[in-house]
Amino acid sequence: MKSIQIATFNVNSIRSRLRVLEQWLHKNPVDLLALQETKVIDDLFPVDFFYDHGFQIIYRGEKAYNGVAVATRFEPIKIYFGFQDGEDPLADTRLILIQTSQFFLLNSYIPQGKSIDHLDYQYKIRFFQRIHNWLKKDFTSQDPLIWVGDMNVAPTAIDVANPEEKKNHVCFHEDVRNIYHNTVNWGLIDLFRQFNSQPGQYSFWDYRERNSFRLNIGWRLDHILCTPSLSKLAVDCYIDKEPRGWEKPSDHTPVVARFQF
DNA sequence: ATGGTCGACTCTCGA
Repeated sequence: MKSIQIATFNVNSIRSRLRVLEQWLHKNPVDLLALQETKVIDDLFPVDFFYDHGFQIIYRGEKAYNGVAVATRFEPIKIYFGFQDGEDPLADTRLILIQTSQFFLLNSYIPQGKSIDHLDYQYKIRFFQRIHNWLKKDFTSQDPLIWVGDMNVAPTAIDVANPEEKKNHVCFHEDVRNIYHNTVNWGLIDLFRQFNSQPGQYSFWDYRERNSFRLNIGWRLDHILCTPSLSKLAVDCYIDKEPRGWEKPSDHTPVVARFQF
């Protein structure tokens, strides 16, 4: 038996979050860390930070927006960026799939969508549809697949503060929740919900909401999903709120899963 | 209340 820890963290700029990451990794020596919103072009990505912490680092970014990375102690056999259908090159800075000897890991930064009447919201809906199609085409629910990231969806009413006020929000609207659930129901389990049933467990608090963290006015948008063969090996999944108390925190906080392989 | 988001970037957008 080998204990494995993986985590997902929307850092909201990798370069602005190195001190937080340094502290967090010191206390949480995870085996794989999936990052979103790195907000930096590849030439300026702080690769040495990850080498110094014993990781291989896989990353794809752009100027100012988006950007994803996977820091891993597992040897990746294959690495893919974006959708494999070649129809949406913009997704290269939102999706990384890695294959290791023990599992596949998909790291995603799902488009936020701006507003339900904005074209970006239609793009978000199509983005989930494309992931769903990809899962159906290239995987079965018997495969060892982990899908993590900032999904920009609060799956149910217990995953957002004041849900009755959020019905027209792009992260809680019924259409996006339906397509999210359809995609997940392809064969994935929400690992956080396998271990926690309480409402009000959030991974994101809007900077613009006054005292949102202190008052716990937040959203659970960051998820770790996996197929049943892996969920059976999971021993815990939790949201680590500690970094929100540190200097210069991200608006998101890490979600961690532990497995016994 | 002498004020109340943050990050990247060129001044405004995205979240």
